[in-house]
Amino acid sequence: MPELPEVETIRRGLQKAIVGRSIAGVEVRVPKLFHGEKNSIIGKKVLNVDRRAKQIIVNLEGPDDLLVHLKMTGQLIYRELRIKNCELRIGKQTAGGHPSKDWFDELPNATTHIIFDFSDGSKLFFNDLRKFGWIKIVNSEELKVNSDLGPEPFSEEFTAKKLAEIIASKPKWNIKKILTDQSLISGIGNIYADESLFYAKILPTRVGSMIKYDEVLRLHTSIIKALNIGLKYGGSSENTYVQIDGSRGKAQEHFQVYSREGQKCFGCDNIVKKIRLNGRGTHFCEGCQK
DNA sequence: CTATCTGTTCTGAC
DNA sequence: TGTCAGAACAGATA
Repeated sequence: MPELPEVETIRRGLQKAIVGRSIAGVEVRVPKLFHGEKNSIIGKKVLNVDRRAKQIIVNLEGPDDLLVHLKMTGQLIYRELRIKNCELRIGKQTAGGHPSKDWFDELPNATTHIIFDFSDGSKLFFNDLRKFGWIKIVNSEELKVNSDLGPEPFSEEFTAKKLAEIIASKPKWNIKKILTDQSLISGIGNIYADESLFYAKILPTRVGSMIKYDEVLRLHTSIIKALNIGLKYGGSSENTYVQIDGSRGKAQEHFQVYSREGQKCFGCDNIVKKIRLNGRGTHFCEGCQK
């Protein structure tokens, strides 16, 4: 699912959309995806929206917060009053009758499993095709304590020196596994690991102990670069990811290697290769990455 | 039709 | 406590 840039894009959207609004009701259509007593958050106002790794934290009045994990195919889509939904439908039809991939026809749809109603009539839809994602009611204090998560790539804590320590702690792991392990670094998933390693000119199969310090420096810069590109274009929508207004991100148009198997590398004359590493599709260029 | 893919992460077997 | 297949689930693609 969404990785850091996608989740952060959603967070920013939610921050603008729902802060200050009060939860008037929660409709749970698929109980296994919602953990907690929903009545305990009814009437509560949204104070803030945070992100930790690939999770979204909806900070509420009172002791409880909402924790959301979108996993592979989760979506959070916010809609204002129904009149606006009608306008969207009309707009799509007058556009020529072709269903635009940028907008959902109607909400809720078959993948909508949880719906939050706000007191002003607006709604937040939690959709998830594969039902891997979930929403939990969590105590804010407990949330701060029990995190097995590594540093955030955009935090001051995440220095090149810190990255070197992380890599040194797993000398036998391949570098891609190190990058995607959430307990070591937060927020990097399959796409941005491949992209970061391309920018850093490091093969994903290289083992921690074999990464030289100047490569660590490059990798540090490259992680930030890859994630920033994702953020700049509103996340990548190769699959089901959408922003909170239902529109798709455009970061996939800027990928260097991810999903570019068989195509020419942008940096040399080689063809982008794809292998299976740590059980995941892994893309790289043998010409550029060593 | 069958096999294999997919942005995640947890569990259980060795 | 390392590694890996498999699981959770629903498609799309070749």
